[in-house]
Amino acid sequence: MNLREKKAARKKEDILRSASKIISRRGYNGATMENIAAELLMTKGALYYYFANKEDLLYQCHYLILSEVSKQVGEIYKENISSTEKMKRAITFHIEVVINEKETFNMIIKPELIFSDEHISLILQQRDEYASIFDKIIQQGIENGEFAVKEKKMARMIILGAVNWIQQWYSSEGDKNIEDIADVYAKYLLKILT
Amino acid sequence: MNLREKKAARKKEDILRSASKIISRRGYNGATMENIAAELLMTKGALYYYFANKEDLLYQCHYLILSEVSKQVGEIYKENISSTEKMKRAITFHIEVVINEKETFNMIIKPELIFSDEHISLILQQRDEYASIFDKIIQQGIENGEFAVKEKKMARMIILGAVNWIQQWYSSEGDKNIEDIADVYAKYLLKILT
Amino acid sequence: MNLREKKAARKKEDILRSASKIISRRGYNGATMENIAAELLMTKGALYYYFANKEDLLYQCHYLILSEVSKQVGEIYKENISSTEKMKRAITFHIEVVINEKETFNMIIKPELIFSDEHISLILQQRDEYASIFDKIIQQGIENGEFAVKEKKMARMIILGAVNWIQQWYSSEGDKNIEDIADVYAKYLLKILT
Amino acid sequence: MNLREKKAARKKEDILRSASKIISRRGYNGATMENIAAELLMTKGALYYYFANKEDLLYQCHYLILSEVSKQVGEIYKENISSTEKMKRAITFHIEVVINEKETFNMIIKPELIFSDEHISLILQQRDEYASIFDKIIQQGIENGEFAVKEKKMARMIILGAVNWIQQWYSSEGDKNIEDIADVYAKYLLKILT
DNA sequence: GATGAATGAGTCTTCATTCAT
DNA sequence: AATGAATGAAGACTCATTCAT
Repeated sequence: MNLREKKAARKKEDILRSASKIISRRGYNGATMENIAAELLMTKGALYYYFANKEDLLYQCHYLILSEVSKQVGEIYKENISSTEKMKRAITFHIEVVINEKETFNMIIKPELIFSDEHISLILQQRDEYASIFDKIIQQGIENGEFAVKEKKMARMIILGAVNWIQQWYSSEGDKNIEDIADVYAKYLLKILT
Repeated sequence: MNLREKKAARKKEDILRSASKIISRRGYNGATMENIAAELLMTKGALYYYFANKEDLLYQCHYLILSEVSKQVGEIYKENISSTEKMKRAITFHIEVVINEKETFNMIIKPELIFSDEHISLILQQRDEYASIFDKIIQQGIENGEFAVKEKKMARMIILGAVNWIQQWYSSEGDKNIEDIADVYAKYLLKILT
Repeated sequence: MNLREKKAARKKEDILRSASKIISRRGYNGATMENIAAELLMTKGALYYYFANKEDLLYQCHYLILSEVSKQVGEIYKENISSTEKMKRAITFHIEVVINEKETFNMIIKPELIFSDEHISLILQQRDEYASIFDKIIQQGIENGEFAVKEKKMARMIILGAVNWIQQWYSSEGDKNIEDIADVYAKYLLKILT
Repeated sequence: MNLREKKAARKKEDILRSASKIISRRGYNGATMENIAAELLMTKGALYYYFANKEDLLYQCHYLILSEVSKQVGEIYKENISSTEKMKRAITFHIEVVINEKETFNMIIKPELIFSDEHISLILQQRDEYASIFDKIIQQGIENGEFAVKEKKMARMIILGAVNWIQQWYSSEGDKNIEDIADVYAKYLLKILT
């Protein structure tokens, strides 16, 4: 990648981050290409230089964020700590992302309404990859005796579901900070696994 | 209410049920008044005879379904059974609704994007009322020694969050039937309370 | 006309008076058949029993009011008083109507925008008849030496124009009562004729 | 203002002039954005590129024309001629505008039916400014002994009312040219002031 | 690379009108 | 005579997308 390409890549990422914000604030339909461009002090037309169309822009938003998140949870998995501790950290990390990158997580909720078939399958696959890291943590915990669940997948879905739901109520519940929430959630959700 | 009014009320309900289906299938923005009318073999104009505008139609969808659900969970609360059993039944019932009335539950996810301020507060209030029934079951269970949680509200949010999330994956996971899912979820989520 | 017909005729007149009010308040396009019906505690459908369509209703409004006005100015003309006095009274009466029946006079301003060709010619004819009474007063005044104008028609148009324009500003100029306005207008406008 | 901006400004003015024509021909409600666009060989969408909405377009029509007219009558006021001559010229000019720019003058008749409150007050203010120039001419004439009226404002309203009314009948009265009409009107209306 | 301008399909909404009862 | 219900055509407005410059 030469300098020019690097510059373009950075610009693209800037756009994706801004787009995420606006989409989360106004929803997919509420966020117009105009809005997104304005936030970046660009014109609509310029967006089309970098992205083929709105869906493409959206898809790349999704991809960027979920990639980063997957990478980080993958690293938690590789650490040399107990499975309980891994799960606790993964839950905590996930909650932080759900709340702070709320933006993009909204897009994840109903991809069928937004994306076309080709994108959908890519998205679901990427999502599975992310979830599978949690599965691996659980599997490892079972093997070393820390956890004891039969329906592993379902337990994982309960955990992620509970945790994804936080964004539904978080903003309005001003008295708790993220750390406290994460502690309580981890405490209760770990009960499920034991 | 005379015959004519009864007929009109039934018609309104018919419309609301059909509207729910389409909205869940296509999302709020994807569902046009045209679509909804077509599904009912009506014309757009007729829809506007019964509802002031799209938001009004949507709000009444939401209200109808959540009312019914609240009533039923309220009845579970009043039954003469253990708190554990109550919570198990409430979870099971809720899961059934989430899956079968998936339609309307989608509307609940991001009401700010759809409804205007007056409706929003009504919606949130109605939602709180529903959630409070779960709170009462938990409270009762604590008082009679069946449950032992400190952060009651958060426990309830974990439960409802986990359970609401089911709709995200249910359709694609064809091998489990609702009953089985509900059993497993109830089993694991009750662990949180004890 | 038997009793039934009489009753219907009275009802029709009631409708016309109410319609006038609403039309003047909201304009021709702003006044919906619904509005008009509501003011009369009727339903839209009932209006169509009495009038073929909106234009018909409007036309009959116009006809009713202008007939009454013509009749009254015609009577002033026949009185046994000086032409100056006649014109003064005619102007005063006209101003009163313009302000008090403002309602219907608005409809007169731009009939082409409202009525179809058949109605238009009837309306213009009726209007001409009204104006011709003023012409006759002027003619008489010239013949008996009270007035001295060459361009009689144009003088009449100046008078009626000045006077019709009152409705444009009347409501906002709260400090003058109709009588005072009429006096001043008559004083100045009579100067034109002498 | 650079070249591009100048071009855009000219385009906007073009649009306003065309819009005026159509509005006067078909009335505010009769003139659709589609019509206006078609007249300009544009699409509806393009219109919305230049104006926020229909009311905005209308308001700017009004503003443009009334500004120009005010400026010109203001210049008549400043000329070094007798008050009688000034009033004669002002009346003549006003009549020319009423007839030739008939288009826009119609919009002035019932602004309440068209404009929202913010615009209304701006419009009334601009109108007052225009009328006040006539007031100043009258005042000056009184001071230098040419005119002798007590109710100055009302005299001004008679003059402008008479003159505005011309558009009601002008088109149908084909045998007089504007100049002749203006002469007669000026002659008679000046009688009011002396 | 970027912009201003334009397009056109689509969406909500309104309303005069009709008609069975 | 009157009503509730329904229709359908029309209109304002939005927005993703395109393209010449």
